[in-house]
Amino acid sequence: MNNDRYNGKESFDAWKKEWALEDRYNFRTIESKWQKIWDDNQLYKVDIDKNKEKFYVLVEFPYPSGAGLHVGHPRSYTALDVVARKKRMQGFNVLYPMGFDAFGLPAENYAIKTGVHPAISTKQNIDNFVRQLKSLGFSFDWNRCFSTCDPEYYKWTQWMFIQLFKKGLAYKDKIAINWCPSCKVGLANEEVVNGCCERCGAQVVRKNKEQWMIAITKYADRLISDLDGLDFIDRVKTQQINWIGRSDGAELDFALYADDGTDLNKKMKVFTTRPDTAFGVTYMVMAPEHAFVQDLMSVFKNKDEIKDYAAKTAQKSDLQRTMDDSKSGVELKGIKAKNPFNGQMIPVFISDYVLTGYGTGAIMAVPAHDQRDYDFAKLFNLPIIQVLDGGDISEKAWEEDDLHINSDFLNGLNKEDAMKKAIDFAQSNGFGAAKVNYKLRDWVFSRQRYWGEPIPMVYCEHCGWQPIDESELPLTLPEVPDYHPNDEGESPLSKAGAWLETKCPKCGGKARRETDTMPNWAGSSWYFLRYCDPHNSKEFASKDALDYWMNVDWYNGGMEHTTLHLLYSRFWHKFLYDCGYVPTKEPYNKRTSHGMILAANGEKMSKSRGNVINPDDIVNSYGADTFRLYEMFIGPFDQVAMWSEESLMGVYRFVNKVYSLFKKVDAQIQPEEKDLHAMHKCIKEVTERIDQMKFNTAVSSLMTYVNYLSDKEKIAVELYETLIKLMCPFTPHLCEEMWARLGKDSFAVAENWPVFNPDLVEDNVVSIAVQLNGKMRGVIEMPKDASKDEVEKAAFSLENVKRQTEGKEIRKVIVVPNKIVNIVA
RNA sequence: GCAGGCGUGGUGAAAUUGGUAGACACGCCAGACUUAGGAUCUGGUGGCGUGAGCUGUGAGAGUUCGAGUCUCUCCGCCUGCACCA
Repeated sequence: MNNDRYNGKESFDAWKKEWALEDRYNFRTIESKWQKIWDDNQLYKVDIDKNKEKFYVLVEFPYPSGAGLHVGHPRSYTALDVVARKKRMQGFNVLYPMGFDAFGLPAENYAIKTGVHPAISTKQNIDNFVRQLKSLGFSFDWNRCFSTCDPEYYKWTQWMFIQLFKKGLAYKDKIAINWCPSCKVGLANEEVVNGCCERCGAQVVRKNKEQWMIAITKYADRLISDLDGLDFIDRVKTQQINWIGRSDGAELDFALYADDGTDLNKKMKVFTTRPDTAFGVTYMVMAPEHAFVQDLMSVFKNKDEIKDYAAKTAQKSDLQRTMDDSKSGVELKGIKAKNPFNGQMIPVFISDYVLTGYGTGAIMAVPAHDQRDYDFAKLFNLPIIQVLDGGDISEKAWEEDDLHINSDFLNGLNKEDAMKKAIDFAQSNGFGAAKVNYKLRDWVFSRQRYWGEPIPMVYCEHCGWQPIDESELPLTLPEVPDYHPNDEGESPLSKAGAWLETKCPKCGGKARRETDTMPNWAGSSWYFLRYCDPHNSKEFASKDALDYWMNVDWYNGGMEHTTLHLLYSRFWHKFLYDCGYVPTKEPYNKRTSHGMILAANGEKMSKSRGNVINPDDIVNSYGADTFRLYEMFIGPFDQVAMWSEESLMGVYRFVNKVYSLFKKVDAQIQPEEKDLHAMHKCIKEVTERIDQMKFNTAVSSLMTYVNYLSDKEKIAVELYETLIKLMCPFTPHLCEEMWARLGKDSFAVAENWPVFNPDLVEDNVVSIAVQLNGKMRGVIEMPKDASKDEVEKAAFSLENVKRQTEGKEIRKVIVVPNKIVNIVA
């Protein structure tokens, strides 16, 4: 063991003399000393060890912003550091890695403003983050750290994109994107705030652009059904299920005819979840953007009105379209649709309440049983036919279920049977079939940005889009003269000159590189796999490493990532699984989520409000251990919490108390039975509460135990040693120091986690509450497991009980062993 | 509107899942001590009442020997999605 441990003194004894004199807890010297020693001894470095059970603990890696660490980051990192440290002490081989999600807009905006290359500012920010994270004493294995913007990393992100393309899951499509006419740039949904550009405030419009898309919808069903076996907190599961939005129904064809009866040879396809209500259809609606509106224009008698309405709708932003729930629309005069169930000819409308992106962009309207259709029907004086019994449709639509009426062969059937029969009827007559629809859309994967992974594709006049040869990976970002998009809103890479020109990998002819880059979510979709084998240059990770480390056993992160990162990475993982590159079909066994930390007044912390707490200041004033412990004590882990410097002080006092308690430790004495009871109770509670992520009450248990110990004149060594081990995951520096002062030459952080003895957890005297008619009247002390008779006798001997039951008839006495007596009089 | 969650002292919150409501802290009050410190230590602290006691977990009802916990109705707050056919 090296002499550093004793502050340069030759022996433990010499060192002991020195600290025996100091009275105050000097966290500054203690914390930096132990951080260095742990680092020198590579204490948190892990390797595959097949003799040990592994445990993979993961927190979402941060975006290294220029503002540095926020007090919210350590909440998640400390919590899982506690979990990781405890698991390590329990004998698991623990992987707890950290890295950086380093591509992104802020660095690019900073580059536009200052001309500093994003790679340079990002590197500086990462260095600052690493310094801050190290100052908090997290047990990350820093040997495994990487950034998504490292070419050795994004080489594999690009490689995976090529695999997606080869399997037909990556494709180019012309879709409407958010476009800022002032910045001349495509915006991600997150960059649109209230329908306006986040940066310049201009109204965002829709613009059609060719974009790379990823067919995540092909995995929609599996993304729902595979949630079943996973230990995710419920709100994460339900949010993902709602976001994917599966609905079961049918697709039906309604043939279109001109007013004079000529068949227009167009089938209007609609999606409905209620094909059984088809006899209540009184009109049809298409989205104004529907292709038929253009195709049939020559047939319409009110062309101008139709064109007008379509143009007005196109101008409306999504927000305006959803905010305004009053109905509007235009009838397509000159055509009718034929209801295939009853042969009736019904009018067709366009209206903006039908969306082009969902289902088929056209609906059959059943105004009696859908409020939106009802409102529309009232506006245009359309007939309303009730086909479900039981409701009153004079004021509003009847949206409950009941038996069918006015429905020919469906009359008298319930929903389930009618659905089946209606779909059978459609199928056997060739105008429809059962169909599943999802709200989930395919993933827009193109960004017109510089600071992202170049998409490794080239366009050849003859061969179309081709992936570059895998031997050319990574395709590194070229230098560009400036980071603005060009006037057409193309990515800054379109200015990369010679870089753009290349050869077609298929025919060898002239080809041009894709200039769009990938979104942030690309690099974060598989980073947990890279941690398993971060320095591998031949594969993204070896099979051996993946077999050993996967799955992630516990993944904690923000709720805001539930429908983006969490869903994307599950999809990405399933794709790799289908290709045989990863051993499991789901990446994360357990997912939890932490609450936000707000400023003292309940507002969000932000630069503009000037209420940001800098973790550096807290570490300097109170030390990392106090900071860590406070964040665990602040409140229930999954709920929002408000920062309070006063509560932080309370925790600081507690940490000092543990430090000074050491003076009472006496090697000469043995623990008494009630001491052991307190100790084992503490072991039980802390152990269980960490597993249940009730970190706040785990800390309370430690405080209760410390209060117990500080009432004693002298403390047996075993009692204090156990305290130090139990606190070690929370306040590792202090505990390592006290461990050394106990004369140990092992590391506290490498000690075995204490195990409680169930026999010693319960005291052998219990206090039993005595109730009279359910009201508390007193407490009796009884030996544990005393008989009912004894307890009853003791209860009746209470003065209180005697007085208040005098002259009354005792009807019943309920005795719950070791808990309560209730006398009913 | 839909989905999920929440409502307990002056404050942050506990409550072994139906069994002594307010653990553990913060704050406050009273006292002790002093190397006057971001001190420390002792006691008290839900409300009303001098007291025995009464009362108390958003409101109201119900089930139960017993409800913060279970059931129903209502009120308020938070988060996500939102004309999804």
